[in-house]
Amino acid sequence: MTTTSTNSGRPESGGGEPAARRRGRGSSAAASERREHLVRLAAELFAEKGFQATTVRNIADEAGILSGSLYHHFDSKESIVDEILSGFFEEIMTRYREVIDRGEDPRTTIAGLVRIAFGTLEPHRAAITVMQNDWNYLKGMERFAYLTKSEDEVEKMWVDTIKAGQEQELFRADVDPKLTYRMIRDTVWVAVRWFKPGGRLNAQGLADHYLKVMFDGINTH
Amino acid sequence: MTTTSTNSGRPESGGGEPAARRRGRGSSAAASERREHLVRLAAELFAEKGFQATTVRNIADEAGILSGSLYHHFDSKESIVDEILSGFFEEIMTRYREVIDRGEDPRTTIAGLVRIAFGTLEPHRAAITVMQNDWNYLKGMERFAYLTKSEDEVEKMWVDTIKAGQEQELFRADVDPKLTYRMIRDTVWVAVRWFKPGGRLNAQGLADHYLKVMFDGINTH
Amino acid sequence: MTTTSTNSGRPESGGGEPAARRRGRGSSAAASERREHLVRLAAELFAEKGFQATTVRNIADEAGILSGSLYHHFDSKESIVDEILSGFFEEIMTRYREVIDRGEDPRTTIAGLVRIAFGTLEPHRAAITVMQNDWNYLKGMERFAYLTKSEDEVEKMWVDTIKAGQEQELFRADVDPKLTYRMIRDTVWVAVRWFKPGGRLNAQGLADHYLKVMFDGINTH
Amino acid sequence: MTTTSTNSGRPESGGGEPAARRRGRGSSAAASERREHLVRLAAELFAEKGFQATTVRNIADEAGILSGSLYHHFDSKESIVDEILSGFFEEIMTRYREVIDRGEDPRTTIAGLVRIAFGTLEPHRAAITVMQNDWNYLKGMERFAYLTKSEDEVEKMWVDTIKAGQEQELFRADVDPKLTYRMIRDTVWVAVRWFKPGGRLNAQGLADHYLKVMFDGINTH
DNA sequence: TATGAATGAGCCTTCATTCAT
DNA sequence: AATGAATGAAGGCTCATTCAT
Repeated sequence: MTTTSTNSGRPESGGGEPAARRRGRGSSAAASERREHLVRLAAELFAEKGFQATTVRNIADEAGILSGSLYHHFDSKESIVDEILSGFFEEIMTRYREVIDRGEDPRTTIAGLVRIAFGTLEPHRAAITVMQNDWNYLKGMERFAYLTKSEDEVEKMWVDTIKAGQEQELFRADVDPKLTYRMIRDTVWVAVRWFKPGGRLNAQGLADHYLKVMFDGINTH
Repeated sequence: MTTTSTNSGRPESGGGEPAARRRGRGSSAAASERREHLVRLAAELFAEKGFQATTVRNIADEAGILSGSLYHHFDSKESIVDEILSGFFEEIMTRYREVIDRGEDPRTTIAGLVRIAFGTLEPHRAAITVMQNDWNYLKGMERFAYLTKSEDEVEKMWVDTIKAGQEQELFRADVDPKLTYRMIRDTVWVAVRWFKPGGRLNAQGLADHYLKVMFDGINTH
Repeated sequence: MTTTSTNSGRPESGGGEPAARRRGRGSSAAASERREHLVRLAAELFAEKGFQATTVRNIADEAGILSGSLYHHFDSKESIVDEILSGFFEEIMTRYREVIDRGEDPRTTIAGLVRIAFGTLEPHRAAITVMQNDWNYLKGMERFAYLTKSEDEVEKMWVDTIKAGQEQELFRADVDPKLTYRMIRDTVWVAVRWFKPGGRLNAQGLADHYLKVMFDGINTH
Repeated sequence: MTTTSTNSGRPESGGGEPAARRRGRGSSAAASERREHLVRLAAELFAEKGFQATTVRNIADEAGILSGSLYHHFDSKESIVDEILSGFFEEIMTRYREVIDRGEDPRTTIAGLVRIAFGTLEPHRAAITVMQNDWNYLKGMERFAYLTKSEDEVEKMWVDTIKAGQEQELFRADVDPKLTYRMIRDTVWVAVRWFKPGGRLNAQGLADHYLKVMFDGINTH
């Protein structure tokens, strides 16, 4: 275990690491459950209305408590969103790394990354929505510097894979790797705005459709 | 002249139409210039920090006046953003319609639409950024119902064109027109987040790159 | 108990009924006391300077708190005056109905109504003052539609009694019932402007004097 | 002539006398006409919504000019209402004095005063409405000290007449003169709230009705 | 753990008034 | 006589946060 906080369960303010790494793991199960329940409620609201537009009162109302009571569980509104975002980032990066580490051919790797990305749309809808809507606001705060750092790491994974694909002549040489990465990334995340779980297509259907277009284009050949 | 208000230049409250259509056209050139200058300043700030996070004080400070003085020109913060967005929507829809009305083959038409879209990235950077970041917030207000309406009209243009392309066997039959439209749309607009005029690629370079990928995919064939 | 809000004590917004009926009854005694204290302070100020001319800052200052803190207890300035007015209306209508329901002769009934009206001058000074000074402003707001409705019901009580008195030849047939009611009503309420408790005449002395003039005139006979 | 202003037509700010006495009489007829037109517009609005609730912009809008332009005619919003009120007070006091000076018997004199008072309801509707609704606000300003002074003079006229009537055994000895005056006064002025010119009863009808009740009561005898 | 009361800073907006043109 | 732009003070209200109980 990397971190052991004596002050179990209660987050310290500030800190340069994501909330998830800062959270005590020794806290009582009940407290942790309550906490996670609150995070889930908050996530739902953030996804619906954005981080800034959601008030702590909204969250408290949803939980049936008073807004001040939230501060027993979290030291600020930011720390809630931090928890949501860091959870998301931790998971996606772990999964990205797994794919990369399999060392398959670039086409398969890219397909794997795309599928993972689309796959987070449903379980991490809130985090992605916040990223989409409030990124500008959050990225300015040093607390969330780790977001940018993770982003950079992710970019490197994709760009390297694309470049490898070009070297192996799997991908066309005349597409710009960085540009292509950005377009893929944005296209995936932005889908959170209209993607409704349980609709015509599930997330993997979306991924398949996207891969089809991305690999072969919409033209008939 | 379509509209001549006796009360020209003075903002009227309410109204179900976009701001641009509601504005008096008879106002003196000087007044109009001042107003447009303020709109530009506001747009810049909205793009930088988001609509909600930008205060009227921010805007007034930027203009070197007091916040209350803004209300000589606009009747609310909303009406400023309305002006920004409606200007953008009016232009893009006019230009979209021109391309559609040329009645060229679907491939050419889609290429035209994509080029127009990318072409707005620079002149309408602020409007597009606001759309991206604050859409969720704005779409809830009936004042901005026209945004959704315009969006629907635009979607129809694209989807119809894609379908026509499929019927003429220019586009693959196994891509979903609506899904494809959404992905194109999102990919274009979201580029506003990282697109810097004067960078490596200009907007038309971006468009060309994107068309390449979209039509033929990134695979080598 | 007629109303039991799970959310007791917290002000809900909106609603088409008077504030008193909307208030949670289950709130703790302490909370209710604080709240009523604030209402009394506000009432005093409204009576002194008028509703519009009294700022929430004035009220808060009087209470020794900050203006924003008032919003912990009330959801708007209007809801405070609502509470004041609805309390007054509820009481006076209950008492009017009691007199009417006693079914005595019209002369006794009218005398009873007049005594009740004058009797409210002291305990409900603030509410009556607000009614006098700010009626025009308040009646325009749909929140206060119940004022007009109550007024109509009251008018009916008086007018019916006067008419009954005329039929029994207790009152002259050549006075207009509605006109007479209005004059009585206004004369009573407007007295709030100069009536000082503890002065030469108390409220019941006023009532007696007024009944004397109203019933028999100022002429010697 | 008591006052000769070199700055004809333009009121000086401040001053202990009513506006009417302060106004220059040598001003050009056209200017004076425009000015009076504006006063009439303002009066209408004050009567409708109250003095405080009427903004200078409301007045300017009604006149078809910008709010700042009003300050060419008046040096403040107060000076407009001053003009309205002082006009009313000058007229009513002049007419009251005429009646008093006729030296008729108290019963006739009181009847005359009542008729004059009701007679102002229509031509001075605005002034009376302002008096009713905004008295509390205005009386606190030294500019309007003359209102209180005039009020006192008027009260003396009425009270003296009532007392004379009692000495001549025309009026009952057991009514309080001051109280009776106040009730008459309030009953008349407050009628402005519901009195509609052109309704069932005109102002003189109202006066007659009131005199009937006041002199002989509503009882049958 | 939660409540209830309060803080303090800031928000959007209004409005009487001023003044150069 | 009027415009158009601006001022400056204030107004009602919101919201994240604190803290004694």
